[in-house]
Amino acid sequence: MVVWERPEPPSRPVLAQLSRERIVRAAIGLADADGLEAVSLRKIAAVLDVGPMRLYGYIATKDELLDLMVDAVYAEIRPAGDGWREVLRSLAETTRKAVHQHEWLADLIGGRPQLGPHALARGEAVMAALDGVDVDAVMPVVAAVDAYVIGAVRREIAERRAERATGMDEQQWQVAFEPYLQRTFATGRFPALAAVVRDGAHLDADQTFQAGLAFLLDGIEAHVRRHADN
Amino acid sequence: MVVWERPEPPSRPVLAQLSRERIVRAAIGLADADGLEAVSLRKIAAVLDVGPMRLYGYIATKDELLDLMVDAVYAEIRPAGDGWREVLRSLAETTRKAVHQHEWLADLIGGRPQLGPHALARGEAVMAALDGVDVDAVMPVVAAVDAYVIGAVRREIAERRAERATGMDEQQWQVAFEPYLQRTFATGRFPALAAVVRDGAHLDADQTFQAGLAFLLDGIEAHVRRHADN
DNA sequence: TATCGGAGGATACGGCGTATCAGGGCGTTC
DNA sequence: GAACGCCCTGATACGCCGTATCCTCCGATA
Repeated sequence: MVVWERPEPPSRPVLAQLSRERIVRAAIGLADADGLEAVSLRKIAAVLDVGPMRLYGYIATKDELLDLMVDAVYAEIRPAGDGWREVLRSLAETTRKAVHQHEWLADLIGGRPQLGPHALARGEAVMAALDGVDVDAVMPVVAAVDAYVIGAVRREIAERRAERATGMDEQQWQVAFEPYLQRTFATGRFPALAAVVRDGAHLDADQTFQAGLAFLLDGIEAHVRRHADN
Repeated sequence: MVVWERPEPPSRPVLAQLSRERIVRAAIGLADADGLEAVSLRKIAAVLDVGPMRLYGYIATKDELLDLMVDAVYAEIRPAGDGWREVLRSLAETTRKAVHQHEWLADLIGGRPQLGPHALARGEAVMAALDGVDVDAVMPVVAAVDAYVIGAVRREIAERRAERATGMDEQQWQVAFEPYLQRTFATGRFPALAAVVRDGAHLDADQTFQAGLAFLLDGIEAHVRRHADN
């Protein structure tokens, strides 16, 4: 269990006083630069020029630090615009943008309940912007949009990484991967799948995200309308 | 990059011959019992009564093993029923059921492109069942359903774990968590959020999942109809 | 100035993924 | 049937991780 509120240890007058915030910022810096697996308490401590065990005066556990990192990013996520549809659309879009800026977020998002101050503030902003909507509908609706966004950005980042991994190493992609799929399709075991891949439209990442989001919002719209009619 | 096809090392006549499959089954057993963080190559090797390094004759890396674990579970996921809506609904439902049976899957699903044989077979089954649908629409539609399911089950499992963690330790929940939220709401900083939590309907996990899925399928239905009209 | 408390850092422990290497059992070849 | 050589196998080891423990030293207090 995360302790969201933790009194800062009383400060002696030291330059560059350590703090939860500085620790979290350092961790985010490492994660942005080299991915989540580059985040270790030892490396964070080194960046802050401090012994590893110092950090335990500010955080209880590495998992807590990860929660704090996620919460820090939630500070960037706010809906904008007028009307419930635009609010939800912009909520989804800014979330996606935050994940693009912090790819490691794709590994963490949705993995734990988010109850930190910034996540709650995001929730408040969303609820405030949706105050016209039926109070019984708003929670499932927001949950649905959140769920879609979480899954969509995870898949998107997963694909991006795979492309990058093989792109950095064009050789590997050529020699290991493409032939595998071609061989697999050539076996004829997956005719319907092969047909869709061959004949279907290929949307890029933006279009795919927006198409799925549009489906969801259309469905929500039908529900909202139905309710407004009663 | 995962090597999905790997020739089994030629077998000497040994009882209980090692194999990728036995390794993956052992890993899944450990993960089912004690969670993903209980899966280590050393423990798997111990279960199989083998030295840790033996495993490297069958898998290249631990990440590859995790991919194989996920792919193995994909073997259980198949859509059923008639009509695109029922196909997609059952696809979502069986995926959710698989995650319930293997909670660790919530940590991995969507985290990497799934191109293993069972994932492809699932794709084939889905595409075959949707063969009436516009070939250009089917990929975005399936992607949207997958994204929703991934996000929804992650959130669901995350909540379940949090409840379990505090439930096992009723004390902690009482002394650490509930008061935090109450205090937080009592500050009045989140009035709209507090109002929704106070006044809104509270759906259980099943209802929440199905409500969100219904939104999405309704939106897809509108799209499919619109297209059929042209 | 003497005492005390607590913060800070060094050290250590157990576990991890995996590289390396020596040894030995087996199939192969003369 | 004997010698050879290869590869499978297990042992050992390395570097990293999260974090428990403990000791030291410093600053505040009496």
